[in-house]
Amino acid sequence: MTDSQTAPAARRRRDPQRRIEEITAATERVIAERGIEGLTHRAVAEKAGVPLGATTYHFATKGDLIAAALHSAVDRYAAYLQAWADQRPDLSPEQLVILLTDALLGCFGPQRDQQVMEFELYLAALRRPALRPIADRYIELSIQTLTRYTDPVTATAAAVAMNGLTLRGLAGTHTPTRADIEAILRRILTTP
Amino acid sequence: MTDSQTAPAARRRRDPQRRIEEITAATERVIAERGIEGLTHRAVAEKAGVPLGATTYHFATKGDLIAAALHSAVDRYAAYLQAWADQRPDLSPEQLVILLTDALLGCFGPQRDQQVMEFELYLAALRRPALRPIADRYIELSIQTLTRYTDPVTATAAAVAMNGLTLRGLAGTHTPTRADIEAILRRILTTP
Amino acid sequence: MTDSQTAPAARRRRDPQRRIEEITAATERVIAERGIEGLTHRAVAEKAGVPLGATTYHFATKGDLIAAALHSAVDRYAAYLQAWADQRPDLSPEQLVILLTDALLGCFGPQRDQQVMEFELYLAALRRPALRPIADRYIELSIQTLTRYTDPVTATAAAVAMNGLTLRGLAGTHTPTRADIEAILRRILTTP
Amino acid sequence: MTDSQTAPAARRRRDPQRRIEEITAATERVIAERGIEGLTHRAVAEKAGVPLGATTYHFATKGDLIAAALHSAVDRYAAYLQAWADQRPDLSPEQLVILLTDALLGCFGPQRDQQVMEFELYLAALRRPALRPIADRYIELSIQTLTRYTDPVTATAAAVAMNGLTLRGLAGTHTPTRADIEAILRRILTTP
DNA sequence: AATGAATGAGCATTCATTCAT
DNA sequence: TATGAATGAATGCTCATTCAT
Repeated sequence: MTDSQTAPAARRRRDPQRRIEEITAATERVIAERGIEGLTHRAVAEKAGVPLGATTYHFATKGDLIAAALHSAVDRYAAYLQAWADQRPDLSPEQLVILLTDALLGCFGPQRDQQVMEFELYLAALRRPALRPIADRYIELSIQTLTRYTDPVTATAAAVAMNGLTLRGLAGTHTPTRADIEAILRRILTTP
Repeated sequence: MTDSQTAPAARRRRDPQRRIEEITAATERVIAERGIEGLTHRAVAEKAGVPLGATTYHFATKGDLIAAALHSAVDRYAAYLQAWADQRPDLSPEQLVILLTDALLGCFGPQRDQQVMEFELYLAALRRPALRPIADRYIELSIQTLTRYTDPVTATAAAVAMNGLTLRGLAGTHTPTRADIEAILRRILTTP
Repeated sequence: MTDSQTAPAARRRRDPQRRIEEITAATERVIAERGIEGLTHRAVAEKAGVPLGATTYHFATKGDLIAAALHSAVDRYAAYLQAWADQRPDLSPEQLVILLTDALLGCFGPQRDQQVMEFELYLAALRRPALRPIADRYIELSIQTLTRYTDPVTATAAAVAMNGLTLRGLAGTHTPTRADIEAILRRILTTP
Repeated sequence: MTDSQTAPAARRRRDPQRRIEEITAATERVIAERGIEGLTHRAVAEKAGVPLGATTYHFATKGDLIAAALHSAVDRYAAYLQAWADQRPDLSPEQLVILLTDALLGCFGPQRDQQVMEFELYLAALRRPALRPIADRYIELSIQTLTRYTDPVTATAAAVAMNGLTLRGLAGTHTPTRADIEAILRRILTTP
C-alpha cells in the first residue's frame, strides 16, 4: 500500500460508472419533483452536483436520460418484487388480496411522488418506441410475480387491474379505499 | 334592420364560442400528433388557422388548453358510451366479453394516435390537480356504463383492467391478442 | 404640430421597418469585423443595441440575417454603380482602364474590411441556394454597368476578371500594383 | 528477436505520417460535404476513422486543419496542371480557348462539391493571414501554367477571369454556357 | 374584445480545449 | 506518444408572456 489514502478530493475523478449512476439517480429525483416536462440536463446537473457537460457527455439526449431512469426504476422494481415474493413463498388467494391491497395503498402515501415518477417514465414509452422493451419488462415483472400464486390469466388480469387502479387513484381526486381495492382484487383473484 | 342579416358568410367573424371550439379541437390534434410536450400556443394557432393572440386570449396558459382538450375528450367519450350502451340494452356476460374485447382492440389500430392523446390528457392530471375532476369523470363513465350489465365491483374491476390493458398495449412492444384480452375479461366478468 | 416632440424615449417603439434596417446594418458590421463564422444573433443584437429577441423575431434564422445583409450590400452597390456611371457618361477604353484600376485599388485600402464582408456574403451563396438570385444580381450589375462603355462580351470578361483580381488581392499576401491592374484591364478592354 | 520486426500488417500502428495524411484527406471530405462552417475535429475524426484525440493531437486548432487541407488541395492542383500542360506542350490561342473552356465547364458538373471546397479553402485566407502564402501559390500556379502559352499579362488576365467565371457559376443560379465561356476566353486570349 | 409585435429567459446540443493516463 | 474523458462556454432557436393598439 504505497499511497492509497492520500488525495481524497483530487482523486475521485475518473469513476465514470459512479458518475453515470449519480446522474441517473438525479434524473429520477428531478422527474419525481418536476415531472418529465421539467426534466432538463441543467436540472439534472444541479441535482447531481456535477458539471453540465457531464450530463450531456454521458447522456447526449433527453431521451437517453429518460431511458436510463426507466431502466433504473425497472431494476429497482424487479428487486423489490423478488424480495417481496421470496419472503412470502406461499399465499392463499385471500392472503394475496390483503397483501396486494396493502401494497397498493402505499402508492398513495409518502411514495406518491415516486409512484408518479414511475408512471411518467412508463408512459413516456407511448411516444418513444425505444423505451417499449423496458416498459414491457415493467409489466411482465408484475405478472410473473403473481404467477407464483395463481394461473397466468388471473395473474395478468390482476396485474393490469392493479395498474389501472393505481392510475385511477393518482389521476383522480380521491384515493380508493382499502375496502374498494380489496373488493376488486377479491373479485379477480378468488373463485367463489 | 340596418345590417344584421346581411353578409352571412362575410360576417362569421365575432363568434367567440365557435373560435373556442376550433381552438380546442386544434389542441387535441396537436397533442395527437406531437404529444403534450409538443403543445404550444403557436402550434395550436397554426393548426386552428387563427391568430396567435386568439389562443392566448381565450386560453391564457397551456394548462387551460389541456383542460379544454380533456373536457372535450371526456364529452366525446361520454357520448360514445351512451350510444354504445343504448344500442345494446341487454348483454350476457359472455356477449360483453366479446364486444369489449372487440372495442379494446380498436384502440391499437387506426385510432391509436387518438387513444394515445386521450391517455396523455388523462395522465396530465397526475401533475395538475385542476384536471382531476375531469379525469374522475373519464373513469367513472366507464364504470357506470358497465354497471348497466353487472354489479358495481365487477364493473369497476373490468374498467380498471381495461385501462391497464390498453396502457400495456400502447406502451409495450406488441399489442395484446384477441384471445389474451378475451381470457382476461372473461376471468373478470363471468362466474364459473 | 400638436404634440410631436413629447415622449421621446417611451415612444420610438413600433417602427419595425427601422428596427429591421438597424439589425441589417448591424449584421453587416458584425460580418465585417468577425466574418460570417462570427455572425450570431447575439452579436448582432449587441451591435445594434436591440434585445436579443428582436433579432430572432425579425430574422428567425442565421440564413435570414445573411440574406438581408447580402440584399443590403447589393442595393448599396447598385446605387454606387449608378452614380458612378451617371457621372461618367462617356469614357474611352483607356479612360475606363484608368478609372477602373483606381476603383479597384480602393478595395485594398481602408475599405478592405467592407470588401471582405461583401465577398463573404457573395460566397455564402456557394452553400445557400436561396442566396443565389441575389448573388446573380451582384455580378450582373457590374456587367450591365460596363456594357454602357463596351460590348457585352468584353464587359463580362472585364467584370469577372475584376472579381478575380480583387479576390487575388484580398486572399493573397500582397496587393496588386496599379501597373499590374492597368495592364490586365488594358489587355481586356482595349483593342490594339 | 522478441517483437520488433514481426507483424508487418498488425503493426502499422505508429505511422504518424500516414495518420496525418488520412486526417488531412478527411478534412477535405468534411469541408466538401458540410462546408468550412461544418468543419469540426469530431467530424474529421469520424470521417477518418481515427480517435478524436488523434485530430487534436496532430492539428491543435481548426486553423491547422484548414491549412493542411489547403496545402493538400494546392499540391493536387499543381500536379494536375503539370500533367495537363505536359500533355499539351504546344497550343494555339484558339486551341487554348477550347480546352480551357472544356476544363472550366467540368467544375460545374460532378466535381462541383470539390470545386466549392477548394474555393472555400481559398477564401478562408481572407480572414487568416497564415493561409495567404498557400493561397498565393494557388493562383500563381494557374498563371505560370498559362504563361507556357502566352505572355504574362495575358496569362494573368485569363487566370483571374477564369477564377471570376468559376465563382460566378458556382454562386449564381445558372452555370455559364460553353459559348459564353469561349467568347470571354477568346476575347482575352486571342488577338483579332 | 382581439391582435400580433416584442421581449428575454431557457433549453438541447455542439465543440474546442484541457488533462490524466 | 496518443487517447478519450471531462468541462463549460456558446449558439440557434422556441416560447410564454406582456402590452400597445
